[in-house]
Amino acid sequence: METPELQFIEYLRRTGQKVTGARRQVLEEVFRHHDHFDAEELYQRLKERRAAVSRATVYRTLILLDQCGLVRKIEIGDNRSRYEHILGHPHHDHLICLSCGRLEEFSHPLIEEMQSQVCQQHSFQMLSHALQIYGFCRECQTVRTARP
Amino acid sequence: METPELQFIEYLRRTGQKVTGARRQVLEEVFRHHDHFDAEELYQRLKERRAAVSRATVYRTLILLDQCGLVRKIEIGDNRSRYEHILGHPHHDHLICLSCGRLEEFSHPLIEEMQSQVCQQHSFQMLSHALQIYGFCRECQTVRTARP
DNA sequence: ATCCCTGCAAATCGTTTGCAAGAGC
DNA sequence: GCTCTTGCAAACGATTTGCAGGGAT
Repeated sequence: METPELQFIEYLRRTGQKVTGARRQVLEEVFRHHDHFDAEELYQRLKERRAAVSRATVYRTLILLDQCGLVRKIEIGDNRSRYEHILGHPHHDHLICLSCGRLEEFSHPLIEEMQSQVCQQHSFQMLSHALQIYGFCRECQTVRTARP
Repeated sequence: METPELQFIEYLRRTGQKVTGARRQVLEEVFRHHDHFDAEELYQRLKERRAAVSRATVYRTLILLDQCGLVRKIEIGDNRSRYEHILGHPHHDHLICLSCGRLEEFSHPLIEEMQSQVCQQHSFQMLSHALQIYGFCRECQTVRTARP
């Protein structure tokens, strides 16, 4: 089994790009936690660890990690990209709480299966998919104040 | 059966807001076509028709139309909001072509049903949901050039 | 030695907002 | 007449980019 690091290095070599310190540090930080983050959060985490990586490089590296399949970009509807790493993290979708903003994960094989059906019917070649369910999580159902 | 116009007027009255010319014109333009658009496109269409509505008002009115359930906001992953009107347009999801950018619609009642199941299991109170499938449409499957 | 990569700051893009003038009730 | 709305332009937040210097192969 390939580690994320090897997979990234292999990808960079294959596409004529370089394995640099900054890229290693971003990769390491991305795989340090199992949660959802945005570019700014990742940048701040790196800063706290005194990793000398600029915001621009964080953005640039996230694009690479997305392209080589180590990271998945998520859009939850506020025009701000979130990311999550993929290894050891099988495909899943998200319940998004409109009150507290929490992302809860779920997966449902039958839904996936039906998506394939739909694609067949439409002669559509699926590469990926994303399903978001918006509403109130267990904790927020008593205090129903959706934030806009 | 209520027309979009009546529904909008009723919503504005109920919430202490005013029925203005600009709002009428935006509403009219939104329901003139059955397709997906972003704020800028809508603004340009209004301009072509010599409707004196500013960009700011377009944005502000789209928020109202979304809130009162006449319009649905769609995020397809490029950090830019698209919209579609809802009346005469039952709930559906989208196949998004990564090559030509076209949005194809589909709906699958069983998928919806299973989503409800998932929510029940998670004690999650669903308000809405969105499912996007990314890939290549029939036409673009021969020329496979995904745009980034 | 040759490219590629980086940080920085400026540019960009979509969207939101403060304010003074204008329109609906 | 009071209040809500509008247009404008400036502000904003996330992301991208041009460039000159530094690093990887």
